[in-house]
Amino acid sequence: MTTKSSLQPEELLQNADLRCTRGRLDILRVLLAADRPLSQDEIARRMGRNGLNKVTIYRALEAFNRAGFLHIAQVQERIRYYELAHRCRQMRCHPHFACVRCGRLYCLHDHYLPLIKDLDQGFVIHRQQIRLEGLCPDCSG
Amino acid sequence: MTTKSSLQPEELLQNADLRCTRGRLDILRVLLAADRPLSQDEIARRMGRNGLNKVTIYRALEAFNRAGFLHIAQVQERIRYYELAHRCRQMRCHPHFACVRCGRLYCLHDHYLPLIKDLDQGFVIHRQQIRLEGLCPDCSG
DNA sequence: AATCTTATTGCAACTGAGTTGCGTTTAGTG
DNA sequence: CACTAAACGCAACTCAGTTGCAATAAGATT
Ligand SMILES: [Mn+2]
Ligand SMILES: [Mn+2]
Ligand SMILES: [Zn+2]
Ligand SMILES: [Zn+2]
Repeated sequence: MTTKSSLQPEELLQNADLRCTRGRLDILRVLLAADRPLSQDEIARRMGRNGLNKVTIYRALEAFNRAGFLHIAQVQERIRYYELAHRCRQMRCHPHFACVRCGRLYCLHDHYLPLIKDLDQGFVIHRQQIRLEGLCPDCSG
Repeated sequence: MTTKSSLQPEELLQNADLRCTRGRLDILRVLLAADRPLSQDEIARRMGRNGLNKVTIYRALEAFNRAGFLHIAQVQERIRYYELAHRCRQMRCHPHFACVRCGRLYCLHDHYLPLIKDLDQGFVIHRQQIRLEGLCPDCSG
């Protein structure tokens, strides 16, 4: 796990020196309950009535990302997908599988590859992400 | 290498049943000469006088991608970066390193990781891409 | 070489995820 | 309760990539 701390929304925010607001707690609850990275739009829709302004959600996600407990999953699209970082190992993020047919995105929580090594002198790796694309079980039948 | 065929622009197009036009040959020459994935804008600028319309470039890249000899490199940005596929091994693309400070993108042509295996029944992998982010030699000093 | 078919191209207008500026609200401190 | 900086909402913006359609040209056919 990237964060040793608990996954309580309150603690995530406090540890990052972010204010504990209703909206940010809601965003975190949505992300904690999600089983795959979500777009801003998906997050907003899952917040339902408590809906925050689009801009506010983007700014919160940006702050979470800066704080390090949120990742932007690599998807070959214009839309970004966000997820909490707790399922990643230090620099190695869990891989994602993108289905080229139905567009679904899967988290491969239990599939890790070693970190790339022997980079040229001077490269400092912060994060390694892996993306698979192909057909998902629903679409390969 | 993904393609057994030569890297002559003409052959790439003919093998893919695409018409050999001046513009498309120019795009391919630019990509062949590049040492990293390029955006549409960068491609256009490197074509200089022979400049094609933006839309035409996008449509050509789309066709190349469908034909399989061009890849869209995974970069955590809104802009897409394109490169020829000849430096990738079957399903395993060569990794890319993105510097979080200067924004530069590096191709790691000689660094490969094994293909992820033991996916759940039904997943069919077409491509595996790896993205590293961190500081490049220029920025880590 | 002239003709035909249809892939390719250019242009203008569009789309929409993400951003910016700024005035208002509110969490957290004391 | 007052204070201050963080968080918020809204309107307007940006700009990479897309779409529709008419004009052009590759290359196959006569
Ligand atoms: Mn994931
Ligand atoms: Mn590359
Ligand atoms: Zn699928
Ligand atoms: Zn750098």
